[in-house]
Amino acid sequence: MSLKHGILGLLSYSPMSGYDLMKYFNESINFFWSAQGSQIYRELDKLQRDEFIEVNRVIQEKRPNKKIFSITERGKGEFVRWVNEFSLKEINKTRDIITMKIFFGASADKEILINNLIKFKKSIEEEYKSLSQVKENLHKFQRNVDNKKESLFWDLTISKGLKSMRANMEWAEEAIGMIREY
Amino acid sequence: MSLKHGILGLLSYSPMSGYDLMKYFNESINFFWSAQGSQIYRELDKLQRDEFIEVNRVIQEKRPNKKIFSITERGKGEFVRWVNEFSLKEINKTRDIITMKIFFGASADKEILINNLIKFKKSIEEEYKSLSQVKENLHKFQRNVDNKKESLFWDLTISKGLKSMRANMEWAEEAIGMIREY
DNA sequence: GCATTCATGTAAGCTGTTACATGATTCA
DNA sequence: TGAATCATGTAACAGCTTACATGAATGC
Repeated sequence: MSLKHGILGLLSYSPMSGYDLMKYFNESINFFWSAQGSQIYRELDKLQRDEFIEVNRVIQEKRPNKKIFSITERGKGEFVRWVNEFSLKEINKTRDIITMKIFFGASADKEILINNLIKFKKSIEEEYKSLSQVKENLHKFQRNVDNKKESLFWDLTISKGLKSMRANMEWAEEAIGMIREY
Repeated sequence: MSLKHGILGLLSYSPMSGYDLMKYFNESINFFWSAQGSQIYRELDKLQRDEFIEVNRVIQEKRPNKKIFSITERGKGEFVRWVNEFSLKEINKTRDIITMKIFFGASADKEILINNLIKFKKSIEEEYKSLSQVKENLHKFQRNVDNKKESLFWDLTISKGLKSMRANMEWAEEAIGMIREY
């Protein structure tokens, strides 16, 4: 249940449209949370009903009309409550298909499996590169918002992502070697 | 869509009841996949309808009657197809609440946040210890009893889990330091 | 005596995905 | 000229969670 808080968090930086939120969820912050447009618009409705956000209709001439959402005081309260709260249930439930396939690897063809692990490793390597790009995008956002307090936390999330990716890359390398030897 | 294949995989080891499957998903293999009973029973119905598994009713006297599910040839075919297949879509979409909370950490109380990170780190450390224990047991089992083809793959999944956990522990340590300094 | 284990499920609700619809504007 | 961008959504479906129901047997 954190798409809700992700939206509140982004709106706490500045008011924006559903379309803008969509872009953030699929570009800047997609390495820890992603969401489709349909889901975001549905959630925005709910947040409005709960009075956590309010809407301002903007008529445009050369672009479709839009709705700019802002966080309310009530919304800020809920957001701050959430960000300070911690429960062990929040720790990532790893539902990991790759791990499952390795677990059942004895039923797979050895060469195919090795090939798949190579593909896996390559794609993590690409993600690793693009996360460095995200770092730059976030700094652009930082310039717009002009708030330097955030940058420490943004860097921490990126380094968490990079660390996980490095762990996966190292593991894939080792796994390929061990399956080959076997 | 891999609860289905997880069930088929476990049934490929040996026939068992929904209740047994439930225990596997919430104990042995829960570090890469978990599932509630309600979900498992629903999935078992579907797998039966698709003729991937078949059922054998067992009448018991001192325990409730049960259904023992076995994988069919058709089910084995589907399982082997799946285990050899690889698509980039299978790579874990990290939806990580902890990362999101750190991302928005500027809105949190510094001391509470540090405290929450300490709790996070401790709980990963505990998970790490219990997974290490599983690994040691596996090695003893390998040395003393036999060397099944499966043990390499089980070992690989465990080491993947341990690597991720180490990455998270290191990150948490660094993050606590950096937030304290700030 | 009270909690846990065994064993199977139903019902309702929440979260997330995929496909589709609209239609003008801007860029290559 | 055709693709991408802006901007909002609806509908249907798939997957997962939570709460509940039953009831005997066993363990502490």
